[in-house]
Amino acid sequence: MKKLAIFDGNSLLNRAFYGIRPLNTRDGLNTNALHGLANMLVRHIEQISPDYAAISFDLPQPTFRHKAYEGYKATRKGMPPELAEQLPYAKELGAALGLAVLALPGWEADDILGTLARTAGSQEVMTYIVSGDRDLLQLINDTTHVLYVRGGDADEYDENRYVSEYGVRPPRLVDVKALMGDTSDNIPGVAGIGEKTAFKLIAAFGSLDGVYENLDDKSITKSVRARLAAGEESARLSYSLARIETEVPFDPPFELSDAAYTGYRRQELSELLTSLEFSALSRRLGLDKLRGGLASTGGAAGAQTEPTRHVTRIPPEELADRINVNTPAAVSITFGSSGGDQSGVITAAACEGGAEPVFYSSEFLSLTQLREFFASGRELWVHDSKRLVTLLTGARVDVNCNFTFDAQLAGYVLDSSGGYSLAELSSKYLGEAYSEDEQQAAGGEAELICRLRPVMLKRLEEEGSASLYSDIELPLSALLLRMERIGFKVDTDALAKWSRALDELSNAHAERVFEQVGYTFNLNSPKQLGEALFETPGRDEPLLPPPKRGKTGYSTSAEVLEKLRPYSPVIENILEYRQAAKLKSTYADGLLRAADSEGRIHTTFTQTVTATGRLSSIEPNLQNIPIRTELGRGLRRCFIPGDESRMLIDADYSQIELRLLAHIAEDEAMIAAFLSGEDIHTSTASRIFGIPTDKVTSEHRKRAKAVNFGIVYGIGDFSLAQDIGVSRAAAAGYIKSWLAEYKGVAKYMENIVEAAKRDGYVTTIAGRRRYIPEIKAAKASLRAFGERVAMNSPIQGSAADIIKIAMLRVDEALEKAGLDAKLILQVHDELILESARSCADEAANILRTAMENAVSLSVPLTVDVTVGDCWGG
DNA sequence: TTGCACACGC
DNA sequence: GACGTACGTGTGCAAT
Repeated sequence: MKKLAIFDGNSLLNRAFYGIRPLNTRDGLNTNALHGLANMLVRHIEQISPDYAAISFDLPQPTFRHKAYEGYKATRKGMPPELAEQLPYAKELGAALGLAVLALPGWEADDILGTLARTAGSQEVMTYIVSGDRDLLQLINDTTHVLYVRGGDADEYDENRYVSEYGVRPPRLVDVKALMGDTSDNIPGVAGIGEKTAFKLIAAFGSLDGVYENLDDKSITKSVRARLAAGEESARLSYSLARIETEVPFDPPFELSDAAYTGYRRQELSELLTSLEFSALSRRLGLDKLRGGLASTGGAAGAQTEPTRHVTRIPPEELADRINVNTPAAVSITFGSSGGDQSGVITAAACEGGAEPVFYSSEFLSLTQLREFFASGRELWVHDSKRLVTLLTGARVDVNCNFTFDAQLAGYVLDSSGGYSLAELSSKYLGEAYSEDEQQAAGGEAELICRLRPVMLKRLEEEGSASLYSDIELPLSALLLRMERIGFKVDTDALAKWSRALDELSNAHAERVFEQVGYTFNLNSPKQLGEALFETPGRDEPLLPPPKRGKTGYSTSAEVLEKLRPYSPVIENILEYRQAAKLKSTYADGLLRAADSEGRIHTTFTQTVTATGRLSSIEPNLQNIPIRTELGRGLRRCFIPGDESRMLIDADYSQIELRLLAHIAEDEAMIAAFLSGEDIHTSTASRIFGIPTDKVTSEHRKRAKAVNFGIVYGIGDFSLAQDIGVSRAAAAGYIKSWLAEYKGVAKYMENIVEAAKRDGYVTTIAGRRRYIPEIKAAKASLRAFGERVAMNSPIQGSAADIIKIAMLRVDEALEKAGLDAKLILQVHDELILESARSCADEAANILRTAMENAVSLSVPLTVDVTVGDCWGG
């Protein structure tokens, strides 16, 4: 069967424009959308290998839809000029790639796509529509599939997939939209009918007509019936707006042969890519040689030196010698996956740094050869040094090398929103696709690291985050590795006893629950619990008044159960059971499983996961060990020093985020509160409730603390209301009073949101950037989220910067003082040392000093230190 | 294997 | 009418 590929030009261009960071040519032309579009077009042309291919565009003229309904797309803002200037090149690009470029006044790109797909279908040609617009899914049928583009990837939708996801057949999407409307196109729909109801109605009655023919059906509730009746005219209009036309009157009529695909127009494409400065894509398509012949006249692109990509395969035994120990080398290793046999190293590759990198690759290095290479003390450039060293160490290869470039960390510092695999870095910073196949090719990864390095370092320099990368994150990764290796000792006997005690406790509570319910069931299953509590198995009425159902059934969360406490003592038992079961399974048993033969637990810190700059801890997570309840604190006491001669030193920052807020916002009231040393929550309560400090009750303080907490974490009124159990309006009121009291903070919040809108990102005190694309979103809830992120990230992120600096200083100072004390854990605002008893006080002083003086702020940073024989004293 | 509900910390 | 509301990780269930 022959194939037609059609691309939704405007939609793909839009996706690329908002999805890719700004890019431009040397003379200032924005090219980010074009870059994304070019990659998408090339990828899909290669994948589909079509016999016919076209790309369609909208034109500025009004369409039949605007004429039918003056509100059509009325809420759309015009195309930003940064995107508009790229549009003509998009058409050139389409043409150069050999696509038929189609646009027709009075018709949208969608209608052109629909017409082509219908034409192709009637001639037994299979159509693939590539678009980022969900509306196109209505065109799916036997001969038409839609490749729905999200982010970098595309999902192929055929009829089966569509039906299984949406529950109606593709053409019925139009009927659904006729009812629910579409805010982005300003299609009105029927007032009061949302997505849920619309899908339900169309699934039940088959079509819009079906719905109106069966308006009296008893399954339609009175209110929905009234809304449908009132909105019929609007529904019919919406239908005509939402439906994609498949009979666009091309003149002369469109013939499939007009879009016959005969491959790229190489000369034209080469010139265009050169002028857009897409050298990587040009190279990937093999056009650089073509260009080489032309560009010898002195074109700008010719001036760029491309690194040699030649990889020399050498025998394993020569690797260590061939790469000069005195020059840096990029390395990447791959371990065989043959179970526990760590000797199955399959590839190692290296590239020698310097002006003219040389790439070597070797396979099946023996342990001896690996040991020789990694014992050399050479300078290495890698991707994820901590993981590399951990893997090698696990394979009994000691590593004594100086890791001076880590592509993963550089990627995280440049943009903490994710995507640091070599393939992703390649596409972000080199503008090149990098397939799995290429990665497997000899030397590929090391070569890529070599080529990423100068580009990423330059970017770090340009963005003012070079020091964050090289003075904080890079040395920190080495420190974290040492902390992971030392681990945290737990009293395994005590933990095992705990596990048994919790088992008994949870069983006892479970028994009580089953007695009251009247039968036994799996109490760990929210579904079964919901049925037991809120339905009527074996009794006349439910045990409890059923709360509203969620997607999958009744919620049995602590929050819901708490409200039902007065109805039955069973709630108490359920909550107690939950607590004991959680402590047992996640903590007591989970930690026992994780402990090594000496009872030490080695977490893994991940340095590139959070958007704010915080660390995270996995396998196991030692950053969420219970502390809130007494039962939980018992568990914390199972964390102990390595032996009797040693102690734990625990230091945590007091209110570091609020102090930072006071400093960054230069808020006089808050700075004064911290300088006076008074309790910040009491002081806040006094201010926002307008009462003297000595009249502040514990409830006042609790609420003020929750607001402080909410401000620091950037939660909204909704979550604050949930937290303290007041109405949303009351929560909003608290936040308002809070901002009225701390006017400096209020001003800062305004400024930072404005700055984030202007720059697209916010920055911490150490120069860490967080990009916030949401802040420009059309959707209000998303934008509100972006605004809270803008306000909160500099605070949380700066706190993360500070404790990271403190960690490096403590480590250095302990080393310098020659003390037998080492950092073993970080929990966001808390550091823990394991120290010899003999020098514990000295180590504690060093810890306190390093933390308090990590940075200098307009308020003091204070630290609470505890020295003891278990975590938490 | 995956998605969901729930619960723990900061 | 429905959304969707700091972040991150782990466990167990239930559907795939």
